Amino acid sequence: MSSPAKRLPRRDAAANRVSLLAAARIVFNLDPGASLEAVAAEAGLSRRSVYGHFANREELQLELVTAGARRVASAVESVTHPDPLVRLALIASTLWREVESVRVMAVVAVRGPLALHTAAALGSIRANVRTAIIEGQTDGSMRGDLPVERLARLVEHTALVVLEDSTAHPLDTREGGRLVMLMTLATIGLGWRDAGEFIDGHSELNWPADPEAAGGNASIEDTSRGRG
Amino acid sequence: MSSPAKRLPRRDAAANRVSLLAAARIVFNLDPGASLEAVAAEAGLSRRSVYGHFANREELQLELVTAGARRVASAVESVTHPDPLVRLALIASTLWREVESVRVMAVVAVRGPLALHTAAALGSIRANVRTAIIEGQTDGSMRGDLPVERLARLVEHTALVVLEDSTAHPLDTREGGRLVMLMTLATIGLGWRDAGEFIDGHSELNWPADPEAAGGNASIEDTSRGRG
DNA sequence: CATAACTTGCACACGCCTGTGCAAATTATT
DNA sequence: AATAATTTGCACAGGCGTGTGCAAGTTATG
Repeated sequence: MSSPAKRLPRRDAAANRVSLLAAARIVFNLDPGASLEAVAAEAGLSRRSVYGHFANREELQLELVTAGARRVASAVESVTHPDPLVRLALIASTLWREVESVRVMAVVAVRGPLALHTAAALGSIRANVRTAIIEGQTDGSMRGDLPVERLARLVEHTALVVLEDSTAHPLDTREGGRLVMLMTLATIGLGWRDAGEFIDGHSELNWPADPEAAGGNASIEDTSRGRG
Repeated sequence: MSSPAKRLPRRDAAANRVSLLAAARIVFNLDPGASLEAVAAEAGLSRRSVYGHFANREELQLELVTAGARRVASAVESVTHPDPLVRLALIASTLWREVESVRVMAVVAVRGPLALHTAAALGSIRANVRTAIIEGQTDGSMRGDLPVERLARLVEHTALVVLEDSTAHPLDTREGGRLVMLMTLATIGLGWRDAGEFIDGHSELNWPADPEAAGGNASIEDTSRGRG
């Protein structure tokens, strides 16, 4: 093979590619319609160089979304637990850990040809939620006044609401995880005390395994307000 | 003042103006970035004629949003009830009746200079929700594990979730109103049975005063699924 | 250090949207 | 029927975004 001295691709190029994806994650999260100029700027590169890594705008977004989708889907798929209530809570808190990916998918996918890809990824999650709900309704642990379909959508949206709200008004990892679970359980039909006790009563749901979190505490954030 | 025969403005012009606003409501609800061409088409007019009624794109959206804001704000402000739980439920169901306006505001206001106007309108509603929550937390009828601010936002978002979901998957007026109330009560801390009974137990909350709705029914939609 | 790999800046063509002017056609009103 | 009020179509300037070509730079790498 007398190929005239081929050289390996430069390592910083790959790094820049990553920078671009990271920048896209940030920028498109704020505004899905943002220009490539904005993305490039965020990455500290020129608009022109974007086209050295991605054929066009759509391919960049596609890469971004599919990567996130893979992450989220695989994380959720690994959730298994006999009790559907616990399972749902686990799915919720899993999503919490993947917020960034989830938000990107949600924001970018609204309209356009990306909807297909995201829908596919989300489909996997939806299936899990759906079956958990069916089991829960059957054994009476979840509300029976709404059909599965609607309840599943409400659960999904409720989780997203917490996720969104937490980006505008930050929560640390443990607080956030707990809040998503609390809201999911609320949507599914539990009263707030039941929900709190349910979470506290299941070690699987106290995943942070915090050093100084020995005692079960009832309030997420300091309410600074006595409660009867 | 010998004005040389002035004529009154034509009546169809005013009608067209209304058509344009109606069209804008529909089009911008699907896509806030839609072109005036699209709006005009929806109204059955030419793009050019839009400028005969509105100075520019922004003024059209502004008019649209402020009109909706007025509607919603005044409707919500008229809600008064000693029990904060009932008050919250009433606000929720009031919003339900104003879905269209609410959605327009939400969709158009995302970014851009309109955010100010919508924020102002929504501020009035937020105040009502906030004080209801404070009262509720104080008398122990609402969950005490979250600070007012966050809980208020969650309530707000939860209502919007139901509103959104109902447009994709329709509910009739009564079902929708009940569902928003149910979800609001769930967010505020009630278990699903408590929430259902609470609504059934308060005539103020069964506002449709339906002819043949004599008996209190527990399920919103037919779940076609026995529940324990 | 030589050089291939990458980045950059500039140019351009293109598309889509806004906002405006103006003459011609319509249409409600008197 | 006369005529003022509207609408329309077309043209134009301008803005902003994409995607591409190319020459000139910079930088990693062998």
